[in-house]
Amino acid sequence: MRVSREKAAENRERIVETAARMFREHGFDGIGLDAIMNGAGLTHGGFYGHFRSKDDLAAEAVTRALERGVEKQSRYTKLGDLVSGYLSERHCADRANGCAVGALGADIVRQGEGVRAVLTAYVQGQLDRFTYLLKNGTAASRRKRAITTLAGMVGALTLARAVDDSALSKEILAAARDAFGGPKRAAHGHSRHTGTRS
Amino acid sequence: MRVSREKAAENRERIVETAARMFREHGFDGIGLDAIMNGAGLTHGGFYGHFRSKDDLAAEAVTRALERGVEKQSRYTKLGDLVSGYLSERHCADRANGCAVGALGADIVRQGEGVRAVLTAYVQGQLDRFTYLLKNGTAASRRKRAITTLAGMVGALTLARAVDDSALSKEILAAARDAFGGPKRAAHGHSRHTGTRS
DNA sequence: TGTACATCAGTGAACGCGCGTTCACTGATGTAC
DNA sequence: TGTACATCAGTGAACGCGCGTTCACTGATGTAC
Repeated sequence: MRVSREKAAENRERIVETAARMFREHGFDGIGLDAIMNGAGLTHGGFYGHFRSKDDLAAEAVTRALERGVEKQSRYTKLGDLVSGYLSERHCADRANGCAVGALGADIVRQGEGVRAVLTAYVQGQLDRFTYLLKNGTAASRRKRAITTLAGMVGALTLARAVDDSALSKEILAAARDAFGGPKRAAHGHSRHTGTRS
Repeated sequence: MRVSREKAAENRERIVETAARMFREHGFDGIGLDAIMNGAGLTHGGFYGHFRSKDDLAAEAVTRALERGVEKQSRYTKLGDLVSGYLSERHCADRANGCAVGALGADIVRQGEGVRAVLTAYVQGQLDRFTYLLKNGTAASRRKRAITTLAGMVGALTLARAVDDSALSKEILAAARDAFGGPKRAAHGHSRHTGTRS
């Protein structure tokens, strides 16, 4: 059942895309190649025609997931809006299509070189972008705020998801949105200020 | 090979303790009952005399890990010191004995009721404690800072571990220590105020 | 206190299952003439 | 443009392995007298 080269490339694409979703939903160890291939509309035997191993696919899938994340973020010109979107209940509920760091978090350190290298480059890129989007302060202080903002986003999303109590979950998201989305540095230009701390 | 009731209780204890370490190190799916039982100096067959399932053990192990975390934290009277300890390179490097939320993070949402219930209660407790330790502001603003501080801690630890570049890892920890440990609100002393951002 | 027996914590073999991976095969695609 | 053959993407059975779980067994512990 040979398939045209074009179709084969599409299939490969679909496998990566499916894996990117399924890994985020179930974790690296929580989903098998069989299920991923079926999800992509293929049978598992063809897998090794496209990838060298599950680890290999994991690295490609994480790359893809992070790229998709960057695409979504590129719509935002204000960091506050980006943060609000990230910390929305919608993102919190949709693990499969959301941030790979939030969805895979602590598992990343247990993955192979490929996944970790991709992730590291992504974090560097995010910090650069955040630093660029931040308006006030010296370069060093903006860089530091970029780090704490990214950390706050990932941590708040992780906690909001882990917790088994939807009121608490919403409270965490709202508090983090308020603090990291910009207490004074207004995402929406208007009101949204009122010092967080102090 | 029956064993005294006392010894049996000790064995059970050791299984939970071993599991608490191994789950944090390898993830829930990354370690088997066989390895855990061996780690506790027993054979795997005896497992079901102590627990109903692996899920059951996971819930107990997470409970234990979180309790240990609370014990360690109870030494601190200042939130800034607590945060600095949490965001130390030592904690970052020692996943097996550190914070269970940081070590298991995104996997918690994929676990059974038991694990999630324990985790939720723990987060509530942490927020109460942080709120109590914070000095300035209204009850509501302290609660919000408690949330962002906890989120920042978890996120920074997750990122610092995930990243494959030790300079970046240290930078993340240092920046988060500075911001969440108290920028001016000195872990090491006095003058704990002055808004963070601006 | 000592003996006889029931209890039961721990052992190790076994089970069934799902996983990652391999492989012989198939039949449509791509290519050489 | 048409024919003949080589290529190779995808299939589905098979492999070995490790996992969670079960179970018959063992022998020290606990208990009844």
